[in-house]
Amino acid sequence: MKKIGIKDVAKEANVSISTVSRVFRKYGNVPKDTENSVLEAAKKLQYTPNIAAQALRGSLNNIGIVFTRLAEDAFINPFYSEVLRGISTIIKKENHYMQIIACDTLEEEKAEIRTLLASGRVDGIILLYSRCMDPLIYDLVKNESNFIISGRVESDHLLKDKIYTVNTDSIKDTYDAVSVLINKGHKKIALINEESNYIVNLDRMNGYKQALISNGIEFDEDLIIIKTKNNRETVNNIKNKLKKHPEISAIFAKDDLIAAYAYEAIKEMGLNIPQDIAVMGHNDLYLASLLEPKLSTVRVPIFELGCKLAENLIKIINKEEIDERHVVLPTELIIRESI
Amino acid sequence: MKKIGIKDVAKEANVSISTVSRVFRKYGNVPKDTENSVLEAAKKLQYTPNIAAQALRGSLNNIGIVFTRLAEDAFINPFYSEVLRGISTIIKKENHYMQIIACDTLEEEKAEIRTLLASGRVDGIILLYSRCMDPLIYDLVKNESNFIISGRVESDHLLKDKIYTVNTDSIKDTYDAVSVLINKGHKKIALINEESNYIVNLDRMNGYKQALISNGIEFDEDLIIIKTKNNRETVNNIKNKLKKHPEISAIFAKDDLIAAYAYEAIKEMGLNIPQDIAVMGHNDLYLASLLEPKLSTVRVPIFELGCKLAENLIKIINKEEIDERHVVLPTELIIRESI
DNA sequence: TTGTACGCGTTATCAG
DNA sequence: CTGATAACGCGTACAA
Repeated sequence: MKKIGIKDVAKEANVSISTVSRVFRKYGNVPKDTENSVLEAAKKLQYTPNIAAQALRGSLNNIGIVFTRLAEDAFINPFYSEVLRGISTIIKKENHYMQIIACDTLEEEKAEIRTLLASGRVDGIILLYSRCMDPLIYDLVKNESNFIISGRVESDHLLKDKIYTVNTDSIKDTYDAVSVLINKGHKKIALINEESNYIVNLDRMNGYKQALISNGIEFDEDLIIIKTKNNRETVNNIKNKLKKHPEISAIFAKDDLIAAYAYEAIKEMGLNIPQDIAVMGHNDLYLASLLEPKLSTVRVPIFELGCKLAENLIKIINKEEIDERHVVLPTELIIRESI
Repeated sequence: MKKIGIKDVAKEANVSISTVSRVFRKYGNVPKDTENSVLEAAKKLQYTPNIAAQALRGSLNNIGIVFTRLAEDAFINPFYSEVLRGISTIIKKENHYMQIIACDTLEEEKAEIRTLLASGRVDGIILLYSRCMDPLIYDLVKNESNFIISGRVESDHLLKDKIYTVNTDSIKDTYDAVSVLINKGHKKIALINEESNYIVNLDRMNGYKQALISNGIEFDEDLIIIKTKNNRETVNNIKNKLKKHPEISAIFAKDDLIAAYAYEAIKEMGLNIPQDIAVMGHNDLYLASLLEPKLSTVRVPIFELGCKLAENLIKIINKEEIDERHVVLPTELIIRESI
């Protein structure tokens, strides 16, 4: 099946290629009847403009979504599915397309993104995470690339006023969540966190600490549990910590998925939630209300997060004005049965 | 920042553009030293070939992943995250890229896919579902499009020998799973299924029925529960069914996510799993072992499914030989605590 | 081994 | 209102 081009349509409709182009560009400077005959010819030949040729003069209208994928568990967290859904909603409305980017190493990621942007495969990038002092950011800013970050950069980051972010206030949210536990009378509260090279995790830690301190509770380094790649290992680590510190009466998990591991550990030890140990999560994944007992957590508007990211990135690409460089989305404390 | 093209590199390296092109095409017919000076010039100028121009002569090397997204819950099931991970793994190895496609209506989907393919934005399509008598299939075959289906088409589908699929044997797997329940002495087994216009759901139903019949148990239409969009409604429907048929002692859910709703319903009724009601799921999402009690289920090699889909689609695109038109992946029965 | 020149399918400019 | 024609950046016959 030979490829149908603008020329074929022009010939079929007895007009020049410019006229065909004009019709498709919808400039409105073509008489109704010529337009109709062109449209008719196009339909008859099943003509679809070649995207590569269009892109040669303009752009592919592609935006890249970058997943962290160091190791294996990138896509697993339903969080990402939900952001994706938000992004997708906006992207489509704006006639753009989504390209998924998932790399195995930081080096590869940096190179890949550079190439993707430089080659014109994508017009902009959504980073679905924010690492501490990420060299990638400097690279992107230096190359004047279009990008936006889900999360935030360090408060004193030198490039802070050159980049765009969408985030929730993780410090405050964690502060509030832990405060709820404290107000319920809990004094020994463990924190299950993830690798500290992600800003969001620092923020969770920070909020946790501040909640303790402002309530006159001493911060104890030994009450921190760091999730490892191996889920079984994580569960065991939690169990060991609980055994070592039987005075722990509550756990704050930085993510609902992690809270689920806490559930597993607690149950395996024959303890009860919330009687023996209260658990609080973060994000309000659909998982939260499926757990037994239902998990108390912080609801993050994940879908809206995705929408805003896409919305602003497209504005950046189009060089439109953006009111807020750093958008902070509202959250909500969801109290269920686990505390 | 002006865009660097092949011309600039040629000038910088004092060669012609064809030489530059040859170097990048790696034809090996360029002397080492000229090659080096070209590479050097390219690096100095930070040259990256323009993808649109390349695509104009070749292809964008993009493949499209089609999610069903009728309504809202497309991305939610972790199943999709996992397939995506598999696909992504292969795609990258083969120097291809992933484009996400999610449409709201069937009509839109058909049009979108047609355009995507015709415009050259994607070279091929992975359909992450298989609908009954899907007109889309006919369209794709007629247009000689490159595509592959996750799932299968009807056994007597006229185009069966013209399309490619990767699947697990849902009928047999369900048959086996339900048989396990029957062997445990269960006589009244409910089935929670989804819309019947997806082949996979018909297969689950079919396997369920066959298991009953071959064990001398009468099939009772009224023991079928169909999941609705509204999760709360689904939970309530399950509860109502259990109330109406107190003799139900086991439930087979077509998906672990759905099994989770069954858990919710059962617990809300004050019943115990598996003492009062045994539950069996399907897919072995990570969720399965997080549920309490741990869910028995059928393990589907979701990651491998994604790999195979990508692998074969790329072969189709490259017009390479494919040994099996319809790949069936092995599964495994996972017995945990819920039965 | 290297360079010139053309074509890929569009869009935009400019002249009519 | 319409049609030639020149880009866009790259790959490749063909010529040298």
